[in-house]
Amino acid sequence: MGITERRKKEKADMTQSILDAALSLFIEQGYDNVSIRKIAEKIEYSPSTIYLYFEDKDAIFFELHNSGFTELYKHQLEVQNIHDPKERLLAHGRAYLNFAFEHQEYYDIMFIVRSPGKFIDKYKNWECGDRAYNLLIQNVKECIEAGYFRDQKPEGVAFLLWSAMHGMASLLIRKRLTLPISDNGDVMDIFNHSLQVLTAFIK
Amino acid sequence: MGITERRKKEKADMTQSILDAALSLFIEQGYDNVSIRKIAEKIEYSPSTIYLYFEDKDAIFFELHNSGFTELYKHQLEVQNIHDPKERLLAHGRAYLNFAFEHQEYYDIMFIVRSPGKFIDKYKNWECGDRAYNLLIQNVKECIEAGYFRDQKPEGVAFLLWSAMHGMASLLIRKRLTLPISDNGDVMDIFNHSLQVLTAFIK
Amino acid sequence: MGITERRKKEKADMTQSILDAALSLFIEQGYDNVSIRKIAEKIEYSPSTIYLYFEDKDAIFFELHNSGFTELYKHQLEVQNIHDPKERLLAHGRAYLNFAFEHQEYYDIMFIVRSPGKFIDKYKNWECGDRAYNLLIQNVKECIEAGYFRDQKPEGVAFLLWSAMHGMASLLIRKRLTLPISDNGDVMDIFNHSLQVLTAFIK
Amino acid sequence: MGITERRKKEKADMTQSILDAALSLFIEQGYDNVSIRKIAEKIEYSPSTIYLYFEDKDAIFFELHNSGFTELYKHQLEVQNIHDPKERLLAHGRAYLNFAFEHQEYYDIMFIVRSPGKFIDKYKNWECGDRAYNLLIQNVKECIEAGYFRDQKPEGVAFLLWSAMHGMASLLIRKRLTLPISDNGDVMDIFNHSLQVLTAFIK
DNA sequence: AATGAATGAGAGTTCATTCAT
DNA sequence: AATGAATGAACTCTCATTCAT
Repeated sequence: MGITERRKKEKADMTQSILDAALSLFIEQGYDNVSIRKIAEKIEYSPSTIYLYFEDKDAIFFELHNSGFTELYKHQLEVQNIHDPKERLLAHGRAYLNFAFEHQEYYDIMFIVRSPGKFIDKYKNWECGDRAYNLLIQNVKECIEAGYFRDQKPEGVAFLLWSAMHGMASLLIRKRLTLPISDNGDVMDIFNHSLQVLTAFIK
Repeated sequence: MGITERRKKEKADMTQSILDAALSLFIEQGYDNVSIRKIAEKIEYSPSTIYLYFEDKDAIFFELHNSGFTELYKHQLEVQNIHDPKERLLAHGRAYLNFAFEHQEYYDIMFIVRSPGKFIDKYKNWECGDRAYNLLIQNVKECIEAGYFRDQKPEGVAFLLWSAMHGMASLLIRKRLTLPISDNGDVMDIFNHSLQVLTAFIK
Repeated sequence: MGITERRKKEKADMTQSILDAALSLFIEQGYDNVSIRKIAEKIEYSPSTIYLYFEDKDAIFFELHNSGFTELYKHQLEVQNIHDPKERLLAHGRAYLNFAFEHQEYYDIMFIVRSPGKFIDKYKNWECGDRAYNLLIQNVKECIEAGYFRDQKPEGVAFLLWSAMHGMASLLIRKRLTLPISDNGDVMDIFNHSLQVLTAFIK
Repeated sequence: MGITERRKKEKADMTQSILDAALSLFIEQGYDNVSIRKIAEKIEYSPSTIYLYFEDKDAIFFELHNSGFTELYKHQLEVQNIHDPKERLLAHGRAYLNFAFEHQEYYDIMFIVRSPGKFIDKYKNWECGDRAYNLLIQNVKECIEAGYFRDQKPEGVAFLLWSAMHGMASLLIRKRLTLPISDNGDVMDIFNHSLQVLTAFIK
């Protein structure tokens, strides 16, 4: 490995460790309560060092945002090889919930955090979001072709399904699940149960 | 009206005007960006005065939280006199979405904002939340008794329905609706459409 | 003295002591090198306290700017009762130089410091500046009426005279006088000599 | 051209391009707001590279200071061949103002910027300044010999004239000309008018 | 009941500079 | 010759909160 290559790797490593630190702090304390200083402290570097790797705090947010979508897409792709469209759609939902559960910090940033002003424009041209959403629509379409959701338009169904999944995920992440579940209930059990209820609906 | 009584009223008035100011600032700038100072400025009192009425910032949050639930419950009661259980359930959902849409600031605080640590315990004994949620469960139960949701348990169905409604509301409030709707789409139209899709499911 | 009155006085005292501290630091270190922190340190208060009295750093600048003009105007008025217009004009010049010499810190802020961006607009409606400048123009006018500066317009003469005075003052304040004067030369001697040279010109 | 020679040239080129970048930034943003970083960015080198060519920020200032004087001297020499001493003196003034107008960044550094502490000593042995100033004195002398400025000492007259020119230049550069000129006035017109007024004085 | 005064802590950010490579 | 990495110090400014009056 040449010098240039090693340098590159070191740079990437550092960048990653900043992102990791930021991510873990975000989930602990919430986006607004995480400061550059705290991130720096966590990785045991000076605050100014952070600025060698990221332009500002929002840039860190943005990077995590994108990584999150990449990760989510991976989860989604994993179930795309299921043949039966209804089964696939359900697995799709389960994968989504799994992602939200396992990567609550990402999910929070991607879908819940009040995003920094300059981002709202970016959402209008939101490629990584589109990609994920289109996959859902495609799966719904194939269900419709297979006879499910009779007389429905795929977009309407997709939105309702997404809303339901997102609703569960965000109730979990923002700690509003106390109501429907007992203290010791396993969250993923609840989610899976909901998916079963949903299955019963799909005809 | 005696002196004591008037004092009480004045106290209540002030408390309310603080809450009003806080609420309107929350919706403008987001919970984390609202400071005691800004609230004080809005009502044209000094910051220290706020502390005569509320222990700290979190106490304001808590109070608003409760008012929000009271308000939501009102919205919910308005549709309880509908006779047909399915119709009532749908109206219930529409009322929920309406509340979220019209009182985004309350909804945010009630269901989305990362609540201050010391609150999480309070959720365990969450009377005003229970009351609202039980109403939903009750409505689902009556649907089941009327033959809908065959073989389902009311809790499971209720949770799924709530999730779906909450999902829509929170995507709206945290500005993640760019994806499924066009720029000029009227939000309540989207929501209503989703309710129709949902209706088709209920058999 | 009532409570309100005392409060008012205390507030004014504090405001003044901040201005004094700022002023003395400006002359020592230059506007750009003076920080809110340093001002606070000088008066032995915390930096945040400064913000109770001034909106921001520029507000301090602005206040000093205005005080400077008030002070200058006083110096100018003191010679207005001289009867002979030529004598009065010369005394006017001397008063200006005196002010610049005795209040170098004010003069710097008023006429030399690169002013904060938001001020440049204010210069367009620069009342205190106008007042001082109009006095000069008026004095020149009366000289012209008395037969001096034959065939000249007062504005042109006034500008040239002001430039000459300002040139001396700013060479002094920005320490560029090494050239024409020996180390031990008294600055005001130089200035007075220049005024004499000028007198010889005026016919 | 040998290797050593080329190296030398490269070194000089780099030095010059740093100075050029610094100069253009100074005029845009003011001396105090220009950082080594910004200079480095402008020439697309790393900040540390600057330190290979200049000891510190002040050294850059010093170098520019000197280049400025060289440039000014050139402007001054251009009018030295004028025969009539009064004409020559006026042309000298016009050349000075022209230089100030066309090279505001140089002029600022040379005569206005609060010079870094360690420089003040250097002014005591200020060769390039002397050279320029002596030229002025010489021109005044010849005017006196030709019968102008009767009974005046050349040093006194020279200083007054310099002050007047410097006054105009620095009012322009530090944006204090709003007072005597209208928004659309051409600055050099004002300056020329002042020179004409001055001419009328010289007898 | 209301507040003016005060502050310590902390926010994001920029800077000149050093040093090993 | 050039630079990437790093940092400590400093910047302006905002905050929640306390306390004497």
